[in-house]
Amino acid sequence: MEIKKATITDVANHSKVSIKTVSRVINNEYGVSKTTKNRVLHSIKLLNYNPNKAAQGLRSKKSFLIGLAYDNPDKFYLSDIQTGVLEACVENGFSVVLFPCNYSDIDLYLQLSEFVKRTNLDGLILTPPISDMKELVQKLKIEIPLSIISPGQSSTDQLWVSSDDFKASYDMTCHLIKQGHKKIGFIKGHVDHGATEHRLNGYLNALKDNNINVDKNNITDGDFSFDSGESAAKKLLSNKNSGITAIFASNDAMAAGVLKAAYKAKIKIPDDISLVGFDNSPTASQAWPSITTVSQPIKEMASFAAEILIQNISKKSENKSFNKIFASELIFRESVKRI
Amino acid sequence: MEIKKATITDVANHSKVSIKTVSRVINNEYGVSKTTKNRVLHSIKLLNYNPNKAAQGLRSKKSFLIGLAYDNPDKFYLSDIQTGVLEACVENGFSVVLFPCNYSDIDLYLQLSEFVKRTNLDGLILTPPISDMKELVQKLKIEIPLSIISPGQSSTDQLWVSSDDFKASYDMTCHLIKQGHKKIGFIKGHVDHGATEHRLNGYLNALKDNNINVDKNNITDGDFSFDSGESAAKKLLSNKNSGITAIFASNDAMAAGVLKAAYKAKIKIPDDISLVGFDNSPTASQAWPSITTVSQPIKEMASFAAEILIQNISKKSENKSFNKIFASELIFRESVKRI
DNA sequence: TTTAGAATAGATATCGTTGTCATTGTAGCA
DNA sequence: TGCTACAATGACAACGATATCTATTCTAAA
Repeated sequence: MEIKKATITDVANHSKVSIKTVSRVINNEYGVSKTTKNRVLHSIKLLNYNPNKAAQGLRSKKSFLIGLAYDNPDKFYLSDIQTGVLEACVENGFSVVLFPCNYSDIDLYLQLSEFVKRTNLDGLILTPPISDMKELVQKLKIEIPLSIISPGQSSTDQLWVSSDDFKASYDMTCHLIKQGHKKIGFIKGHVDHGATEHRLNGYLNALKDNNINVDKNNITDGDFSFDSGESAAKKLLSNKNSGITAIFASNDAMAAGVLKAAYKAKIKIPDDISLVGFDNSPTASQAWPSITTVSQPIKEMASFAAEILIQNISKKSENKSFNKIFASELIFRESVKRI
Repeated sequence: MEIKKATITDVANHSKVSIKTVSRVINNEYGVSKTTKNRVLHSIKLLNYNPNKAAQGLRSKKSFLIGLAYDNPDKFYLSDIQTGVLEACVENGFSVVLFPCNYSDIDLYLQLSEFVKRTNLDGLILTPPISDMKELVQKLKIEIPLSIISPGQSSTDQLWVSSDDFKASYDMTCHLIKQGHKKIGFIKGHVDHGATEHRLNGYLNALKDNNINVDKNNITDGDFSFDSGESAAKKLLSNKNSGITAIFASNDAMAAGVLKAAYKAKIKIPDDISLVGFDNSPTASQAWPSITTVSQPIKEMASFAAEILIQNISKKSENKSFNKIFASELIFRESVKRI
């Protein structure tokens, strides 16, 4: 009943070469003539041969597994990350092992370290906010090749990818200013996320470069959650003296929260107050009015992060540093009004 | 620099037994005295030994990998599924390999079959709408142990878990009727999802059992997407003669679409029209007004699906059929008004 | 005592691949 | 012609576990 899978020996016999030569063909090594290579490839196809990962791994001390550690409540973000990482991994014959965790756990390093050992990972990808934990990253990189997505501060001797949060935030603020807004409320993200500071700084610098004074009362705390956006908006909107004509929420979930708060307070968006978000999540396009926001190529970033990690693992090259910053894009929708 | 990992031989030497005995301890086999077992366990802990999965897999012909195939745009649903499956797998020393796909691809069976072979999976979990594809399931189950989440029609000779969509939908409709609603609009889900029919039937039967005539004009098509909910609502709401006082959307995303359509048409929810959804996604709780909906234990279902699959793989028992139906719960919120 | 049989432990082959090193074949050159 | 260099190929060990089979020890019944 069982269909026996072809092994490297079967392929070797079929194409009348040694198993070592077949191995060379599989791994694209040098030292195989074109004729032989073609014959072997033909046999492989004919016998529907797939190398046994366990055997490969056992011998070559690789597991062909990449870990993906995350603690991010944003399912849309995570989905993009996963998809991107998967694409790059599948293409290179690697599998992805998920590791959901709590970044606030005191023993997170131990958990990760244990996970790495138990699963025998070849590499590990860290996402925010874990990527912002400098100490943890330093300790982990000794044990296993890391690739870091959006690290809080970028060091040069690592693999990482990032988006230009500062510039995007700066540009978005300038956009609001160009639309005539001078008093712009700002809702900050989670204090432990590196992006929070970058986005705030972009906003602050844009104001400064346009000679607009910063009113600290117009800057409120948030934590990237819908609820935090709602309560931050409540606070901003209740201050009638502030005179704000626009609100910049550090992400779309909070922007949606602002929408709810405004609705309850009978404030019309964008007629009374303009609103912008960040992330270009489905939330932003499905809200009413739809929300002007910043789009980042999350999937591409994740894919690239996986790609450079795999390169690093596979090659003997000691190129431990490689990185790239991805450009963002402003998405203009209905939530901003020119005044 | 490299820290050499302990092998089974190291443990055997350390505890003065043969490697076979260590193997017995690791795999909880019979034939090891308590004293020996404790000594071995002590050595394992001391040496921080982890069995090499590749070696285990190579010898025992297992990969300790479970595949998770999905094609569902609902990120919240997917996230729950993943988390549930992961929990059960990690607990049993298995890893999860994701396989996103397009259920409408003609060669989906081939893709899956190739994936199973290439990855050397021990088992595969199918989620809707793939789980609704009867032929595909029949063919795949010959090649690999399957566990099916929410199959369209449940066969007895398989592993599957399901929720009681029919009953939940029936109960929700009865709830609306008890609140005084008689003319209730219904928005169907995607035609290829098994749940679509179950949810519709629950609605229809509830009407029937309460002696309410079904008006086919009040039943519209949808596909579980936000946009389809919006356009279905537009259609329902534009028909002034229908006299509907409530809308039952087959999922929360579509219910949110209804909310948007109502807002645009200046129809107030729940004052003018009541609204209920299905799935209890964050969308439903964050919308304004918050949406009454049905909560299903997706995570638990997924976890159970993985659990029975692993049992089936691990045991020699030929128990190829095992299944469970999970109960749903109505979540009452602001979107329904008594009339 | 003796001995059958269970409980326990060990020796060794084996899984399917890659790593190491040896061998063969052939072209280039003095 | 004879030698070298290098490309192409192969033989065999090794990776770290489990499976199979065998050997020893212990227990209880005859």
